[in-house]
Amino acid sequence: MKQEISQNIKQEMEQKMKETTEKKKALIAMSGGIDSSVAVCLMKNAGYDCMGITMKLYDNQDIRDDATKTCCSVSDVADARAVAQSFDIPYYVLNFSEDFDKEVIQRFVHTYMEGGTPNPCIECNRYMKFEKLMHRMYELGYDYVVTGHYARVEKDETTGRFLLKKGLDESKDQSYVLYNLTQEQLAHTLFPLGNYHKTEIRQMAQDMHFVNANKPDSQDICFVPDGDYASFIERYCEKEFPHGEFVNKEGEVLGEHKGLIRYTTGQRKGLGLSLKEPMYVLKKDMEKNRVILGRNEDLFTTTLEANDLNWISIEKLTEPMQCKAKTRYKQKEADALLEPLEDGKVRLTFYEPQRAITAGQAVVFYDGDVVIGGGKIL
RNA sequence: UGGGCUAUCGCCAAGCGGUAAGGCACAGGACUUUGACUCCUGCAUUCGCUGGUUCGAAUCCAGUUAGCCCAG
Repeated sequence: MKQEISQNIKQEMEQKMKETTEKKKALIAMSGGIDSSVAVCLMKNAGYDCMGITMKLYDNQDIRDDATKTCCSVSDVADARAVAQSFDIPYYVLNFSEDFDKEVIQRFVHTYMEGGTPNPCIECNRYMKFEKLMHRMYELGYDYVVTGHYARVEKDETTGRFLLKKGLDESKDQSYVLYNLTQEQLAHTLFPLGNYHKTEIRQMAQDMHFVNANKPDSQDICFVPDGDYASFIERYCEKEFPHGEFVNKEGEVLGEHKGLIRYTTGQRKGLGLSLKEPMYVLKKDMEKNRVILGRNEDLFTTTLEANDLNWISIEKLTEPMQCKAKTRYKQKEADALLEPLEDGKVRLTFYEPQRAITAGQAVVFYDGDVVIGGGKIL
């Protein structure tokens, strides 16, 4: 039974991959997890000349070998290497820790210091996997960067543009964290998992007896070992952020906060306040070093502005258009009106109020399965 | 110093003689390639203290302590 399924999957996959196969050399970014491991299998079976790469992104190799979290720990490298060996492809660990510090960690810290809430995974994709690693791909004479993301790349024959589309498995779709991909990057990117469901991928990993077949796919911020990102920032900056006041909308002081970086819009837990009802972070007042609290219903708003935009399905936004959009990774898209503003900015107006639209996070615009583009929420 | 009121988990708060609701906070887990949100689980053998009445008291009585409010 399992073998039949596996057989069907393989045939299906080979067919799908051959449709887009023109060039042959694929550089596969292997994290040591299930997804990128199966990606190797898919690429190999599709006839590509493959090489596996694990990007070493930060030091402290020993902080993450508990196997419960995933991303470049010692055991992850071992797993990736084992998988690469089993497919008889070359495998290397490349040290990108300096670039990672500059492109991802510093941006992460900086955004928090400005009062925003960053999404480091998006920056990591943008600057590391599809910039630094892709440069390396060119240097090595390879044609594609391949990752285990659940997303699809297609070429729109009518416009000639490469499209980024949602993964077929909507529950695992990762197009949101890839909205920064440029046309050139998309032209050299393959996402072999895009046409599969997670359950199929997991099954394939088990059928092939990958050492990591049963790894959980959960992951927090990979460079913050204990999940305490605020302490990480304080250690990184070698400074502490001053405590200040919690106030309500009327300005009444409700208590003392432990430094602005520890809070984000919509947050409920960790305030340490016992009030009559649950209170949520409405916004942060950087000048007064205050956190304004309110009720959940106060968090719903309809408009946002964004900058630092990247357009995928269109050249650029010149006039208002209808779209669907989401303001965080795990969220269903909602109908909205997208309008261009001065300075390359954009305004988005939702028809239904959205909860806790947060500065620093990404907003991504969709037309059905297709990513129109995205930007950073101001 | 008289008179009155109140004392229940870190905070708020049900309970009114039948064997300690709930909310907030907190902890752990689930979810998750971000932060959050959400969900699940846990969280007072004990009701300021001491006696008494009752088969049985946080609930009634007495005393005691503390805080609050009026009088002075």
